[in-house]
Amino acid sequence: MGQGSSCETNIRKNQIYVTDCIFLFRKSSFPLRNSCTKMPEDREATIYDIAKYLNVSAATVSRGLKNNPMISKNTRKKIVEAAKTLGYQSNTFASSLRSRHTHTLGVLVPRLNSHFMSSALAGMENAANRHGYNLIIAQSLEDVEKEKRNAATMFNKRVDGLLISLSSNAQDINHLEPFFKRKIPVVFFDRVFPHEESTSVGINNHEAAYNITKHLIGQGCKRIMHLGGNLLRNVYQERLNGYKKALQDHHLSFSKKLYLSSTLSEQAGTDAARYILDLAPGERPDAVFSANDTAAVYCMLALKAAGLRIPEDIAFAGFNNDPISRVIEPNLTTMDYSGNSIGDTAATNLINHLKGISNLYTTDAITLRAEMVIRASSLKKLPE
Amino acid sequence: MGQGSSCETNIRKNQIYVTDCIFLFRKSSFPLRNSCTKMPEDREATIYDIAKYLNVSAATVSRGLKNNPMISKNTRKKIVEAAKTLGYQSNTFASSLRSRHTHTLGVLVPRLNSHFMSSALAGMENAANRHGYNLIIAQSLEDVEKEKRNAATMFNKRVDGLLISLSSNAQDINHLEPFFKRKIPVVFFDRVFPHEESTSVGINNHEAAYNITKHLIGQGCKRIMHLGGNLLRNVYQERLNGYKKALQDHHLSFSKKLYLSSTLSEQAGTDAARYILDLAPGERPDAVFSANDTAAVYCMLALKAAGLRIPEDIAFAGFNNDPISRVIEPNLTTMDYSGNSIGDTAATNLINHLKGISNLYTTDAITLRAEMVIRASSLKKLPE
DNA sequence: GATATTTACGCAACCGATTGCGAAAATAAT
DNA sequence: ATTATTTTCGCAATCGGTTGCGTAAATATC
Repeated sequence: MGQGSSCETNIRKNQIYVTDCIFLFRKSSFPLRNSCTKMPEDREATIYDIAKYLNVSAATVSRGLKNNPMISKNTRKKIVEAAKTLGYQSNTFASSLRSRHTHTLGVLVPRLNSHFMSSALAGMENAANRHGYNLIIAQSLEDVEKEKRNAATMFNKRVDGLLISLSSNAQDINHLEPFFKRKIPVVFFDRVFPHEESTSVGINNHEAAYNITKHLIGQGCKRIMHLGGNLLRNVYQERLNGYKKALQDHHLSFSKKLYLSSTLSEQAGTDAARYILDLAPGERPDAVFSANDTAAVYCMLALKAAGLRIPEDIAFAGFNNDPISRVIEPNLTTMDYSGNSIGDTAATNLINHLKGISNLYTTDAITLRAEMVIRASSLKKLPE
Repeated sequence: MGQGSSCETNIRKNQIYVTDCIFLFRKSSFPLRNSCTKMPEDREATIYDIAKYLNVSAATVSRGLKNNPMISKNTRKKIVEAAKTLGYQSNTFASSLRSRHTHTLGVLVPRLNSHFMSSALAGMENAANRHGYNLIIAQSLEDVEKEKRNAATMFNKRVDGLLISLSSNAQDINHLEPFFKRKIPVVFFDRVFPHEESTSVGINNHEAAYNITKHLIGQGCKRIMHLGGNLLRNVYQERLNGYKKALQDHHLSFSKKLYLSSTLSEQAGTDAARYILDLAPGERPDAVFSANDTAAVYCMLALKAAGLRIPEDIAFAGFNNDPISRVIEPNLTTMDYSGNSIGDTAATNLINHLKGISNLYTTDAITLRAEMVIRASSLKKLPE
């Protein structure tokens, strides 16, 4: 309120112009800007109000509010107090417009509603909140085109930095070029992409997959199947590689028959079970290492329904430590890594870079710890 | 770039002021504003660039870009083309500062990482995206104080509207007063709060709980326990009431011994199992209706471990249709309602209100459909 | 006490888009 | 051809905070 445009704020769309509320206009800028004629309750307090209240300049108020040393301790205190009594709230647009940063981070994820991702978001939100930053979140739904549009929106909204986990079918990151050109820092998390001007936060997928495969081998499994995801994404490529390497190191050969690539959805898990059951008995795997828990669990459910015993007939290991891994019976051996930490780390590093505390451009990748959680689904031998 | 402040953009924090880059300053406003001296690649195109490019005024460009009928079809087309060739992107701050709306919705949730909530967010994100709106998301972690701070931040960021699901221990909604005062529409979803100036989106919890309890009774259960949540939240209060009403209507009496209030966490589920096992055999419930799936599932797991059979010894029903309800064995009977739809509906209605298409102030509540999903955990009798 | 520094603050030009109003140009009416 | 309308557009003032630079006041130095 306090100026004309408010008369039609909510109906401004589509050429509806209301012009009969001139009585509200501020006739000239300066005189009226400082003479808050009426309805002081109806307009947000500005630094000009504070300035007038204290008989100082708006510049002083602006500086005082952000602890600029140019302002004496005394006036600074008075300004802060006045701001409080007047209920002053900084207008972020004006600030962003002039200062060119928004204290907002863009977050681009494939989907919001997975346990890992929502944990990562929670971690980011926490870190951002801690440092006075906000998050704008969008999901690509595993669709590159939507990812591109979202990236454009983020860029357009002038986010100070971008946190992104790629959609499964993104071939390249050309859609992030505008960010690189403008030197807007980009941090990849989980599903990363090598790029010399941005940083990645994730885990050592190769090692994790290697260890989990090795664990299965250690349990006496000889024919270990792998359920993998889209190899365009590093996480799935590396897990496959780690799996292969473990086989190789233990003199087991990789067989195409024992590798399925899918979306790792519930349906994919069920389909994998069907595939296994359709194999000749001698060709069936004696273990399955799935690149996520969802596929593993739904595969287990279907195999159990078909009468197979887990882990006696077929051992299982997943990835993610999703809540369902602790509900399925037997509980699923899996790889635990905290979405929360990944989100927190990614956001914190990004913010520190923005604040000038650290320099991300010299950091290529941050690898967080992942821990194998051994549960009954893979325990054919009793642990000593 | 193109003006002095950029020299210290990333290190502006904490009194670091760099002053030796005067060569970049724009000496006077108008002459230089239109004479893009150098590095045209380094500065975002503005309406002034387009104006100069076409020899029209910035005002005309501004109007042309938003299809103001005041501008002739011809110039309008030229403006749009020029905008495209110059790679123009509207500066949302300048726009928001002047026009006083942000095309941004604030979303305040208790936690991001639950299945229901992340689905709701996904639904909102979709709806918002569809209408050119963005989401700023924050979580209260079930802490009123954080909820208050977040609300203040949202308000401060001048969101056009607020979508909120209350933290479990919020006693009132005084912290939303600033929104009401400024006529910023607030939509509650799931965990709602009665308020004459805002709308609620959710399901009929009373009816749902009534039906699910009635279903258990229909299965022959006589001693039905209820695991409930914090009664400050309508969802839990209503579920309790629906449960009680169903008991009453079927001549079963409510017993305090068969009602536990908790956070409905995994631990709470396990604790409930302990509680049940500690009851004298004659006092044990023959069914449990939990206000969420998590508590139900962890209670089931513990009871199964103790040797109880489900549903023979004790039937189970949950609420939410969380993924874990389809993994637990036997599968959990539950109440299915789409977080996605709730999010979508809440956001869509809010946006329609903002656009003037509908008026939310006349809408008190929007109730979405919820559907009972009967699974093995409650089936003591064979369905006909 | 006079001059050199330092400190503290104000002026005014920004940032880029929006918009009320006046006015020129194009078209219609007389 | 002249006047009345309608179209189309430009001027300039915002929105509110930020910031380079100039300067008065306070303090220090000689």
